[in-house]
Amino acid sequence: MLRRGDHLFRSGDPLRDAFRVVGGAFKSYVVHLDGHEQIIGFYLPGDLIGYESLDENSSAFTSVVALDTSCVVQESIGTSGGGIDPERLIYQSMRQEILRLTRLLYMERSCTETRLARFLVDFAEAQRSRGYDRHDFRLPMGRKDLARYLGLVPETVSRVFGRLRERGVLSVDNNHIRILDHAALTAIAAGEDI
Amino acid sequence: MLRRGDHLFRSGDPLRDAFRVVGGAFKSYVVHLDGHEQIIGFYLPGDLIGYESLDENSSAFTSVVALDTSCVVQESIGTSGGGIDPERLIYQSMRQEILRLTRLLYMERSCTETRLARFLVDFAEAQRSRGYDRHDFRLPMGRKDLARYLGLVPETVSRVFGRLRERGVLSVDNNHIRILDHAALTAIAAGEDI
DNA sequence: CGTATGTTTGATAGTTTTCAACTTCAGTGG
DNA sequence: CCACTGAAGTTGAAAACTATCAAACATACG
Repeated sequence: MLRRGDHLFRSGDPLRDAFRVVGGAFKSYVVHLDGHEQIIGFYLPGDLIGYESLDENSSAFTSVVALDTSCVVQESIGTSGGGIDPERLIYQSMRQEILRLTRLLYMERSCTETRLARFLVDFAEAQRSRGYDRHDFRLPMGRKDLARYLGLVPETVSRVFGRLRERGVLSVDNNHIRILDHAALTAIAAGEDI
Repeated sequence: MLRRGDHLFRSGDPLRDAFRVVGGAFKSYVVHLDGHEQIIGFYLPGDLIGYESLDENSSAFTSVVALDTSCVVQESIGTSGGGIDPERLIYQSMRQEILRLTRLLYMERSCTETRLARFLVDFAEAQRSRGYDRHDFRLPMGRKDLARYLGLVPETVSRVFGRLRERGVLSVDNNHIRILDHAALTAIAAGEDI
């Protein structure tokens, strides 16, 4: 059980097992030499945290912090997945992370509206797969974190939300989002890049 | 032995072993849904290609193509590293790739000069570690590939080369680069971001 | 209720892309 | 041997986009 701002672990911490998110939300980040924090990803209930952020000597290379009051359960390498080869589980987690980073890198090369639209489409899909409403949800992260994840500044994120609201694509009330025109959102998400 | 433009493998090809680059140079890329090609990385002599780009069912998810007349040797999972645990080798390759992508993502948030300077500093270091001159080398990739790697357009890359030349940091003759002021280059590479 | 924090909005400035023209170079065939 | 051709690279001017700065506004929390 963690409260908003509590770290699940920090970069460099020894880390032997993984965690399964039961409730709440987390962000993972790395701090670069110049002190700037880069957000690598967000974790929601059902997500597995840990294996993909291991360093060679089994210490974490990212830091993970709770965005809300959250709850995790520890999953030993042997107990996860019910009989799945543990080596295979680590392998899959890391592969998943490589694909996710490649995708994130791809997002970085698109205009602001496309980036936010893609994020929202992905988030909506994640909601659906958890059994929640795909078109009505609350974002667990603030504008600043969302901006850092998307490679923008908070003001720009705010403006893009505003434009999507004006066009009737979204209804935005702080962190409460309602997708009014899912087709339009996916169309924007498919928009052009460099 | 491959010639310029030959593919070592393509996305989706079955891939069981890795390749060690003996001579020449390669680029790896993925093609996104919209048809745009994203360059993930470059490989030089000594580099290992393969383990980190495996898909779940042991097929490649990136494509790798020769930039020059190049030569590779196949390395089976058992023969690499001379007695090192093969699982560990795959694990290390993937971890290395995650770190590299995180770094690449970080580069994406910097201005053009910083990006190119970082690339050149890294390339110079790679040259040194191979026993070549750190301050005088030939880039194996064209402006277009370099631009796609850095998330820019070729014109911008050309302009940045021009500015660094004017400032006396580099000497640029097409793909032949000489670093005249290494200290200045590393200073630019450490420059600000968002 | 007041302060601190986070969000929205506006005006401006800076950077990068876009578009177009020009140059260079390698390869080819006359 | 030389002109032709196409690809790659460079350069310039304009446009588009996003960050920055500043201020108003809302929200949460003491």
